[in-house]
Amino acid sequence: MDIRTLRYFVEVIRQQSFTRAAAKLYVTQPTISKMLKHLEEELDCRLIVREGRTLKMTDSGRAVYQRGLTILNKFGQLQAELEDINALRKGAAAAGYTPYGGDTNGGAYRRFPPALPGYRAGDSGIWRRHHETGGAGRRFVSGADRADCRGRPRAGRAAAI
Amino acid sequence: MDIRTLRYFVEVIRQQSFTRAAAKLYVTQPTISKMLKHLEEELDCRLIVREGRTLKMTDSGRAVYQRGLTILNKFGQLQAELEDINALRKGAAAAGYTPYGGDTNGGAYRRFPPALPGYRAGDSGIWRRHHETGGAGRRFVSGADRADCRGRPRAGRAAAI
DNA sequence: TAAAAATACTCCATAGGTATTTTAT
DNA sequence: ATAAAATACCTATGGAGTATTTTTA
Repeated sequence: MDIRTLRYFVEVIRQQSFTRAAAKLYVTQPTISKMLKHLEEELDCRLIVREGRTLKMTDSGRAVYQRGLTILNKFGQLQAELEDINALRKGAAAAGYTPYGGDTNGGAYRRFPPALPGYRAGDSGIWRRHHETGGAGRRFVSGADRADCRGRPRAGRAAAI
Repeated sequence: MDIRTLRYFVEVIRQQSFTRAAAKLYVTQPTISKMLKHLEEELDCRLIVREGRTLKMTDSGRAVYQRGLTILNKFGQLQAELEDINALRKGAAAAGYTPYGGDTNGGAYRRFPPALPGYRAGDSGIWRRHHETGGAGRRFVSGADRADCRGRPRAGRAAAI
């Protein structure tokens, strides 16, 4: 199971809507639909029952939600710790050896989707992992405010821990 | 990030060897190699440095190992809870409605690899998730002792939570 | 030299996208 | 009629395999 799946599920519950969750996570609604279906097959149980247009969690759904939150939290801690270590390592390297040399990207955003929902051709912005939701989703950042983006983004899917 | 990746990494550290970890997890050694490479790229940091033939964790590696353990633990708890809920649900269904009806597999093993390391044609065994390592790996079980396998396994990769 | 890790390939399942259809208010 | 979810279809990535090469004790 991928951590992203948990993020998606948690967001669906929070938003009480596939569409709003998709928007928050910067993916499309079908992606959310498929994610949930896949997760339910993988766990071999229903997680959500749709009563008309409202979403209700099953017992299993509640379990996944609750424990999912703590797992996501642990992941956040891991990420934070790695970033600290990385910063230290690079700080030391910069001080002692190669100031501003090498990869200064810090791995914050490393791969990029071939297309993004609602992309307008000509916009020179880039994708960035968006930290508001704990780093799961992606955020499109227009060219203007990407002073911290160094290094050439490679093609491909967005990295997600 | 996939949970399997964490399992693989933890096992490599425990075994101090890619090859032994692969054996424990019932995957091939190149799979482990690629997993580590991919993980290091994803996290943008070295996790293991190879000093000659011995493996040493970096600071980042230690962080991933420690926190990885707790995350794997949380996942185990989630799985266990879901199995309990599933058992209850099915018990109730069996008592009230359809005894032994429907899926009795319980989702324990649902998908199977196209090939397995060292597979001998003609062996009628099946793949089973092996619980010794917490359910991450797969174990080949000869036809003899698979009385608990019901339902037709589909082709494909092994399911892993 | 022998054992372990890395690499080169092949295959196919999956995640994500767009476009469209179905469903429910 | 409108808004949300499901479905169909397509592409690219990644995970897993086998076979082989490189490295090191």
